[in-house]
Amino acid sequence: MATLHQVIGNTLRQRIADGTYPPGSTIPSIIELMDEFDVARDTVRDAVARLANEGLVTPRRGIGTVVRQTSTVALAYEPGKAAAVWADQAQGGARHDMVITAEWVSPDREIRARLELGGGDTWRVLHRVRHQSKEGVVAQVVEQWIPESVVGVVSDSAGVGLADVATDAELRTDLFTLMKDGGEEPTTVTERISTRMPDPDEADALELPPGVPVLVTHRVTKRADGTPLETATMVGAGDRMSSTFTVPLSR
Amino acid sequence: MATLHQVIGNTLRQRIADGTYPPGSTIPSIIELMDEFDVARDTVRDAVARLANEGLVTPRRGIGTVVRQTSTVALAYEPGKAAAVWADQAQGGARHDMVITAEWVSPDREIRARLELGGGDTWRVLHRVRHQSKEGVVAQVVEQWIPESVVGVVSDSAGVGLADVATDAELRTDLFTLMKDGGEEPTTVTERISTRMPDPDEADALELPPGVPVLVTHRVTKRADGTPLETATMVGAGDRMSSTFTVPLSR
DNA sequence: GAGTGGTCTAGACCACCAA
DNA sequence: TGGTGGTCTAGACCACTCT
Repeated sequence: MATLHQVIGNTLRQRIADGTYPPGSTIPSIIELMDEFDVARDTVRDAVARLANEGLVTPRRGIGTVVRQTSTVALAYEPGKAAAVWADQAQGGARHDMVITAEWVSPDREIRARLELGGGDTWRVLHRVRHQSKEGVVAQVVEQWIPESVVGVVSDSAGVGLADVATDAELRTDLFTLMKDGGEEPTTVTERISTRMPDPDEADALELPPGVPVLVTHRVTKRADGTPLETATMVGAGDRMSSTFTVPLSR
Repeated sequence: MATLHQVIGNTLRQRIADGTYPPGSTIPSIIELMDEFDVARDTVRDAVARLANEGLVTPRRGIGTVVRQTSTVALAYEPGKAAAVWADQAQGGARHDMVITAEWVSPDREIRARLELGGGDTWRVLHRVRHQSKEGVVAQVVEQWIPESVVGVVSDSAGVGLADVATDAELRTDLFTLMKDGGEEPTTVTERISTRMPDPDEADALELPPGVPVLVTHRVTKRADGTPLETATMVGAGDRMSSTFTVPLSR
């Protein structure tokens, strides 16, 4: 309890916690808080900025500073399931998977390493960017890289051309099945999950208010012999996403 | 490119990205930036505050504003492994697991639900708080709840008293083995991972600089018949932690 | 002591929103 | 139109770190 804006911030945080300012409501305006605590405008703004950075409130011009309410969407992995499933906490809500871009690229060092491609050759991989939405709001941005050979198998199996594979959003959910039918059955998925604050581009794409971190997931899907079939980097809105894993411990 | 502090912030972000200000170095002082961009002090501070909230820099009084360098510790789950293992990215580094508190408590609604304990009875569970450290820095705070019956089994199996079970930090890594020996073999672990900004207490405990989120993991360990053996809530420093899961897809 | 970032003020103007 | 938060200024004092 040292500085003024810390005292003000802690007081407001307490009031949010005890329900004095319930979720969805607005806290008192800057001017009202200036009067209550007898401080200058920027001191109040510092205090409110702290709360915004903690994700507790979202200041809105012309409206007021709104107490945030969260509802998360859970993504679940379980052994034996073909792929990750949207495990809705609440009931329903329209999901949508939209392909933003799809193009053939030369993978950079990082992607080559994940796909275990040799450095000398000139590999081509299909690079797709997708937006996964829930109730009209983008919850996760997925960047996916698939080696040319795997795309060929899927393409043959599905009876569609490469262009379709590249741009068909629905193909995504069935991709693992298509791989299996083509003889490239995926057997393990490894995901590394970390978190950080979004850069401005990500905050824009995910419509993140200040103070909301992103969940970053790096995925590699492999065949039984250890051959990587695809890799993906997923950036999800921290206030709208969670990932669940169930791992067997039997030996 | 609208407001002044955004322009300044973007310029500094670009310079950090292109190596003009390498990790560990300091960016120019507030006064130097005031001169360069011909703005007032608080405008520079707003710009720097944005970068700090993104986790790119850490302002230090008397030192300057330091460009952050990250090194993460990975925690990995794999099928068949007895428990999560510290999967060091870099080599070595002393790990430490310290019990902060251990006491018998009446579980609240949330914990009872996770452990699937009936609401009517008066259950007692062992509540332990531990700090997991790497190289002297706390990376994760673990709160763990174990039903009395399970503690009894472990206690008998290990040949130590309840008090020892409660306070022995080393017991943690072997807990799953002890459970197995006692006939309470854990067979599955389910973890739900999410992220958010830390509250002040967490930021203090984890020594988090501003702009670093936390990884929050909710774990439930179950026996083959579905009986929960323990549950835990883990709060890890977002700039020092990641979790890796490998899940088999075979059917 | 000199330089750093941290806090705070009093006042001004702007952008946005609802009634 | 009036109220909201957003930006910006010029200046002051404080707390901390290094030399």
